[in-house]
Amino acid sequence: MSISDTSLPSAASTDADAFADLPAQYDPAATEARTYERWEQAGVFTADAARSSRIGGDREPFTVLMPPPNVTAVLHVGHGLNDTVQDVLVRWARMKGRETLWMPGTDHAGIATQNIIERQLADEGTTRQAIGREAFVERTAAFVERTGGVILQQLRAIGASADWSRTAYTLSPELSRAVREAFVRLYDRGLIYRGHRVIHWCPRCLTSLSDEEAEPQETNGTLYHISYPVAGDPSRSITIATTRPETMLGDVAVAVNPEDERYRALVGHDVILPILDRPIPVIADEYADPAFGTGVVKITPAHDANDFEVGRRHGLAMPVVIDQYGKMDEGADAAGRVPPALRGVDRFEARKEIVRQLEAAGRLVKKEPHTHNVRHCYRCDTVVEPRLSDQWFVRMQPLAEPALDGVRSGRIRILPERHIAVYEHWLTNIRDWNISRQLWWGHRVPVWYCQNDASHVTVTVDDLASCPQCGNAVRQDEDVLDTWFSSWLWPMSTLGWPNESATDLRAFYPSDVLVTAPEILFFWVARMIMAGYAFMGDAPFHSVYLHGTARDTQGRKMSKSLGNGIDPFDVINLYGADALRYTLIAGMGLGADVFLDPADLEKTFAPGRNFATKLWNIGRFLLSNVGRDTVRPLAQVQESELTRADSWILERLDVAIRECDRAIGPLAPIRGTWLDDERGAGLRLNDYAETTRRFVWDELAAWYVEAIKTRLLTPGDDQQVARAVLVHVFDQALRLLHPIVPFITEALWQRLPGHVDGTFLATASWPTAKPPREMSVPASQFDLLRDVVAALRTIRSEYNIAPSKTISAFVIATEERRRMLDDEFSLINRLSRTGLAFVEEAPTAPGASVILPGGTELIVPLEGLIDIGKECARLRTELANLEKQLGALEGRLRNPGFIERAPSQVVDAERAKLEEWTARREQLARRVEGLCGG
RNA sequence: GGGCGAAUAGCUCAGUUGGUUAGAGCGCCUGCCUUACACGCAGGAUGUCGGGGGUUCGAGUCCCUCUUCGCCCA
Repeated sequence: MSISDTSLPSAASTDADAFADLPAQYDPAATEARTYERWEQAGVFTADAARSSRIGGDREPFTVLMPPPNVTAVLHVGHGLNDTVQDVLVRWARMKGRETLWMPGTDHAGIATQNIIERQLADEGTTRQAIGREAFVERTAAFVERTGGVILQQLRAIGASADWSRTAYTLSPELSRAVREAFVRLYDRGLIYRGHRVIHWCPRCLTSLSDEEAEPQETNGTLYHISYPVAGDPSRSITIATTRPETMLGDVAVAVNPEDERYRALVGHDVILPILDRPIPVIADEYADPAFGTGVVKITPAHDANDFEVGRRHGLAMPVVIDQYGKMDEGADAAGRVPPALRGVDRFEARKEIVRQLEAAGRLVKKEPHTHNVRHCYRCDTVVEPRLSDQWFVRMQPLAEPALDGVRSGRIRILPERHIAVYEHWLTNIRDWNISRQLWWGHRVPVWYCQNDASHVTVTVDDLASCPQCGNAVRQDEDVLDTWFSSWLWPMSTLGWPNESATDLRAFYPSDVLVTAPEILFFWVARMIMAGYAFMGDAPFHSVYLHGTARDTQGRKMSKSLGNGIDPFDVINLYGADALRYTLIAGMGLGADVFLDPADLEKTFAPGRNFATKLWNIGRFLLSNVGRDTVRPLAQVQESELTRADSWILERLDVAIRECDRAIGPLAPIRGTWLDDERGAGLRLNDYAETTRRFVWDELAAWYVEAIKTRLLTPGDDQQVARAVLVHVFDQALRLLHPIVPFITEALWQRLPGHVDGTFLATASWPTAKPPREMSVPASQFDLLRDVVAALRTIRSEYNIAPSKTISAFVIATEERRRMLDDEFSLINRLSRTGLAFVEEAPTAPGASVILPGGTELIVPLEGLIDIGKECARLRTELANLEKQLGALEGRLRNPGFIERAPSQVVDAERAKLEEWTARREQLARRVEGLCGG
């Protein structure tokens, strides 16, 4: 799990051994760490602000902010996925010539980190309270110093090309300054206030949580129906329904809906709270839902956020009956409310006891199973306790407006676009953000209280020694800020904000693409957008890419607690980082989850491993056949010197380049705001991966390399042409692939003939394609050749002709095609072990036949071998299928609606198809007649 | 309870504004150690695009509805 697991023998090796001849087997372990170190030493990941065109440089900047992992985090496959996506984009932009900054860093993770240290203290038999705040913070800082950022080291193993020289940390002095500045500015604008209300409280972490941090979990609970007798008339009672009977000790009223006829007469009367035997009023409030339970709801203002609002509306008392540890106790306004026997009893134990007492008193009317959502602490999973307390809040509505507008106007796009609705819904119904945490690890709230006069409250960026109003001693607020209150500044603070003239800030803000998981759309993304507008007056990025989640084969999210995760290092050690990266990228549709089988790494990562091996072997072939002698640059090769195969692969290369560009790009909106037609474009990394795979494997290796083997072995001018084209195409292919599989492509590229020492594929230029055009004649002729070879192979396979056996085939073709096929006779022979004989008419002897698009017919005489019945059945099936298709096509073309309304090019295409298919039908029918006697 | 989304080959998924005979990887079947590669080569099979209805000359794609599943919010 540590970095040393993957570190390689020495990195201090020289060019001589690093770039020696290719071993027969690709050995990622021998290449990756060394390659990475070379990149770092050469500074290829370091962004140069001076080059940014925003401050007078010659390059457009491209900035990606790494979502900062927790400082205590260890690399898991989720990070692998997230950071691989970013690295692909960043490497691509870098090759595109952008001044590229990938900003890495960690966040201090208030609760998570504090929890770790508290556990350590518990093991030592002490507590943070016992050692005191100062010692605790010192100890935590030392722990972070020692172990923090392991994950950033680990990211190097997956090839992450972040600018480590700028590594940021939310609790660094610089970023802490930004936090204070943000707090003070918002306070001064009236957007931060101290509020007294019911918030989510974690009784284990002993801190408040934001709405987002208190995660609802569906729970099978019980709905208890409890009857409260009417005061002065014990014969009557009113029945309430609750899932939390223990909170009844804090009840101050029962509420009914004002529209609810059943209870209207009781409003204004008192009922007697059982157990405590004290009168509480029946009030009318909209909050009571006549359809839920009995339609009567007990009101416990100090222990339920909704009840708190009801209590406020009706001016009710707010007795606190549960303490910070989740134990029953008499807090504020609660004298006499918690019976001595229940004091100090855990809330869940108390529930049982109270239910028992109610049963004994005959007050429990019924119990029914009830599923409802119970909020749990997102860090420790403890059931959250609503708690009345003083907290700092950010008034969100004014901040939400521009953030909403940023997405609606197209300044920011969110992909997949379906998340936009979720984003808008959250922002339009936004609630104030509780930013204070009762922790010790974090940014302390920059508010000072005068010890002498409680009305002297000072909010300031700089530490305060005495009260500016009266000079008396001051005491800083005890709370720290939510970690997300520092994370939401990340796009600015890491670049130097609040120093607005900071070079990095001017050179790289706003950034470009934010890559993260949809879970933190609210936690982080939306808040960053709000902060960007609030403090910089502009969005922090123009694109938000929300990727899927790594899941196991059962669809469960990979997690430490389930033990179904995959350790990226296991994969790297077995198959290399490139195999990991390729598999993840190829398997990840836009926003789609990635399914991986932790129990079968070999099968799971086979796509990546196989592809890397394939690439390696093409490289081996190239090196052993091309050698390192000078290769003519392609620009010096005349078009007339190219063979059909050369033209074909060069045109396929152009197609591949264009498809890759379209799959990933655009880098940024053309005019700063997304136009409708570009808004959803690009970031289809799986399409990008598939295009490269198809080009390299199905086109370059399967056809081009096979086609030129003889030429490479035959000295002469044409050999030089073949070398030139092969080296060019492979070089370009490596460039296309580099962002996905950086290590193996760099290793191969370094060994290409003509490589200049000290240059890196990582900073080589991204290929550019010629504008799209029709396929040239030579290239389309090569396509025909491929069809011929494929058809011959199919026949051979169907008739079980031994691969080693050379056969011959008759060809009926147009004069032009005949000449071409004659010209390529030896290539076709080599690829299909078949000699072609040109004829005018089909021979009478039995044979298998194929009609190619364009009418070229191949007949393989199979005297003695052929099963005429089988061949006839095959041909008849084909003919029947064709006739069915043809029938539909004719129907379409007979339909006047189609002719009139369909675009003319569609109609023309259908007509051409009709012609082609009709001719094919004739040919097939003739063939059937000849072979099967009609 | 409200909202959003998904359902395409055995599995995991592509399929951009409706327009050839719906694709990829993995898996499966057959034959091959053809001197780059058996992590490979060649060939092959498999889909009433969840059900039903509608719009259209034309629907995997748009609309309605039902079913199942997932996510978010209350």
